[in-house]
Amino acid sequence: MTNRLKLVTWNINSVRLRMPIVERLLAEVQPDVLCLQETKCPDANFPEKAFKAAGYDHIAINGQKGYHGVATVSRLPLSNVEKREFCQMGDSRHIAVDVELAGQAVRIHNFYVPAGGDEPDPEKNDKFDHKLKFMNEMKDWLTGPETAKPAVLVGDLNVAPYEHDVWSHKQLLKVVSHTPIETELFEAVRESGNWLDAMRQFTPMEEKLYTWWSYRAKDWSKADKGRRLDHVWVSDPLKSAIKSTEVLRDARGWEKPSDHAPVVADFEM
DNA sequence: ATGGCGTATGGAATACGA
Repeated sequence: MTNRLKLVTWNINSVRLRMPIVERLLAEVQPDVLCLQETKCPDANFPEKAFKAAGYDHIAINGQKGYHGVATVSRLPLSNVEKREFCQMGDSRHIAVDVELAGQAVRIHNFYVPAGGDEPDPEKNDKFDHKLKFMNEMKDWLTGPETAKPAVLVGDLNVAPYEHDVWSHKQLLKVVSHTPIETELFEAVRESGNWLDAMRQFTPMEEKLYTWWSYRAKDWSKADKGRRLDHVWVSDPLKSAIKSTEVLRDARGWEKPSDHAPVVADFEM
């Protein structure tokens, strides 16, 4: 029986293209569970063999052709796999599993929230409307019984909620991911389930904290115009178990990188 | 200079990301 759990969440931006750095992460960080988003891979083409060769025998996938897609791979057995559809769009944006930690089931939700397009107006922009509707469904679902159990919610939530989750609060107030309509709804989702923003437990609110840097910057690290779009939330019954979180910024500079960095969360019961 | 790039699809040019 294990009483420790190391979990990584990572928007991989094509799992097939990125297997070399996924394997590097698994070897160097050795997580128990890896939650991936934007796999961009139909289930039939998911690189299961490579994960199994790396010791990750337990694989739960919810993929589709070309876009979106989430996967949770694990060294520990996974049970009660659930793939929830939001907004009746047929999109692959969620998968949940249970792992056993210290004899208890821990629910792990893996999300890829819609990006929302460019124009932050639901009247003019269907993608932004979809994003808001998606978050409203999350708010209605991720409360009560869903959060009464030990649970972790991770993924690319595509919202940078706080001032120091973006490189310039003032310049991003009208940019999708940091508009007040999104950040307020995001907080309402989190609070409706009494979820803990674990990353901000370990990094003070006044300190800049990013998980994503655009591909377009000439020198992403020097410009450092990042946003915290990836998150680790912990339900109330699991709050005492979260011991640390860390953004693996270095991975943003690896060979053929994703534009998101992995986030590690360590639990001990 | 928050898009200057990158990915999937399909086999060139377009959609999408955030």
